[in-house]
Amino acid sequence: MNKVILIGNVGADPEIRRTQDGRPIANLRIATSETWRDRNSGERREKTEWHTVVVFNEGLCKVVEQYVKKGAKLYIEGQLQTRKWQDQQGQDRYSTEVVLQGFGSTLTMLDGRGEGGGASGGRGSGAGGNDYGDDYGAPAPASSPSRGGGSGGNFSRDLDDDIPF
Amino acid sequence: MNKVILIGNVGADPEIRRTQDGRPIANLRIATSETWRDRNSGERREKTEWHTVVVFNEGLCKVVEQYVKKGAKLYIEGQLQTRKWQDQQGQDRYSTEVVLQGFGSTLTMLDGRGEGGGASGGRGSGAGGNDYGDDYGAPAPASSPSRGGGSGGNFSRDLDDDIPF
Amino acid sequence: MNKVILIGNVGADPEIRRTQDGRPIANLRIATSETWRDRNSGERREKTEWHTVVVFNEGLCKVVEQYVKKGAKLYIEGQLQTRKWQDQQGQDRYSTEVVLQGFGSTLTMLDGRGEGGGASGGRGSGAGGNDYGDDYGAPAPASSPSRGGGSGGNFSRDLDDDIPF
Amino acid sequence: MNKVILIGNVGADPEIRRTQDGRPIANLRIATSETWRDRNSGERREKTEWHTVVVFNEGLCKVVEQYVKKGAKLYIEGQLQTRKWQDQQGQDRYSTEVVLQGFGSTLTMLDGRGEGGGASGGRGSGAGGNDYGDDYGAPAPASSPSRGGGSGGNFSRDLDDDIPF
DNA sequence: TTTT
DNA sequence: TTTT
Repeated sequence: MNKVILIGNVGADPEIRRTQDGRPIANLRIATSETWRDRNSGERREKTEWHTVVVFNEGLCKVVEQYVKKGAKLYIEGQLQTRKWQDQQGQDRYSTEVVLQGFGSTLTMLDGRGEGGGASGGRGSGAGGNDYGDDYGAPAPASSPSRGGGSGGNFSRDLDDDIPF
Repeated sequence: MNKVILIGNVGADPEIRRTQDGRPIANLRIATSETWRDRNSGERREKTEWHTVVVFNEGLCKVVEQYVKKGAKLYIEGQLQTRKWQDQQGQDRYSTEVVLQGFGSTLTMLDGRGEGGGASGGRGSGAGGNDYGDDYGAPAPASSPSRGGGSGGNFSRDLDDDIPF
Repeated sequence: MNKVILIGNVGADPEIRRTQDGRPIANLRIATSETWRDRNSGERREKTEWHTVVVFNEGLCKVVEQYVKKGAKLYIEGQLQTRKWQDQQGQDRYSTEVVLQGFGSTLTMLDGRGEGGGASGGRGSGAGGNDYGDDYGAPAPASSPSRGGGSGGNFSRDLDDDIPF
Repeated sequence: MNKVILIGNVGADPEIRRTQDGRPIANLRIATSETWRDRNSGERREKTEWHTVVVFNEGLCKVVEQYVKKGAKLYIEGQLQTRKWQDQQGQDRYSTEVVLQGFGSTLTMLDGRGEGGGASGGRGSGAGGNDYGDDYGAPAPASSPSRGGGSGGNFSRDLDDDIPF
């Protein structure tokens, strides 16, 4: 288990790079902030934390490319990853990033910008990174009749096979 | 581990009850929705799920009482809990709720309503349920010098003892 | 956002049903427990919460079918869903379940049972529900050179298209 | 929202430091690993990610001090934090850590080591970081009668005031 | 560098 | 440097 969940604002328009074979990679800077009140002075104080988010997931990259701009509020779910690199002096350096890459990765816009724009849903919404023109059938139709009810329904979803998360 | 995370909208103004000893308990109905596009018709479809949220945590109840209204967008973190009760025929019935009660429970307003009203932070923001006039010192000042740096700072926080989450 | 995370033990061997078109659906009962010490008596006390988990995701169903037995310790990530049904008196009844169905759903064995059996990983491990004989290339190879380093790598993953989570 | 959830193994015995005023700070290295099967060769492959975890929370530090050893399997919930420091050349360097500091921070042992040792619970278990000799009353006793039942119970918990998470 |  |  290696999961990061962020809700925050994008500090600058995303950078989109492409690999040699044309695959997009998006880089985002996300700010999360917390506020508290000083115990002594009673003043409100704030601390902002900045996160680097790297989106390898192609579908999510498309969402980023089309909809995410500086200032957008995002819900992000990814993994922590530290990569090693060498600086100009040849010294080892490490950078830790929140990586969105397939399994368990999500990006949802929370401020209603973007196409159609809803945001309260986890799975969906127009700009939510989960809606690439696919249909994943009727949502969760039913469950075990043995536990008391349920029609049985049609269970037409095929999430394993054809949904590109 | 028993954790529920919801981001959704409040369906009606919260009900606040009080126990005999005056402790508040808030009940909320929260809608989360997901949208998707029908594979055949290409139409956008939506499914909404409704959740019952019960807030036992006193600080969070105050936030609910003061700031949460019908339509508010909330971030909720709590636990799943099923309680048994008898209906009028004396039959056992079960209700499953998302309970906010201390440890790991959170409620944050995401739409900037309420006092001061920020929302992007996890720990804080005016109406965020984490800001009861307390000060929890300077945020996380530093870390192990042995891993390369850090001033050591003053580590003045006393989160274990005096912060009422 | 509608997410449930559970770590707990399976109360009985899973039930696997099949839909008319042959799709499997697994039902699990999971216990999460918490302990605490009584403030007055100093005694240790415990409370167990039982959850019904319904696995629609076909790949995860296979994992359940092959590896999950009574007593297994599982990590579960799914969505809360309440369905309505009628009891024998024709009254409306509601059951709330944790549904594993595609996006953001996970099931990982935490006790090293099952094929090869690892458990500490988030994405994988032999019986972890994320390992259906696929290769998703080299893991997250690199990131934006503009932020200081990184070879660029080969970015050979194709998680959007061919990984059946 | 700034949350990190890790389940992994401790790479070395924790380091415990103390601030000038005697407050403990624990440093942990945690490995999370994922495995997958190579698409071409069919070989099992593995990637391990290492995380630095800094525990400021005093109660959790005690748990670490007493129970956490090299090899322990832990559940960690904390926040991402990047701190800036200067290396010996005076250059700015950054380190990103998972910080456990009050609100929403958790550490639970998952391998049944430690006093009493359970692990499946989220809130508790003997060595689970949530059990400092406190009583938080009867667990979540009830909910809104208006939604169909529940005795009302005694609501004796006082989580806001006296539980030192 | 964001947002409230 | 862990674990499976």
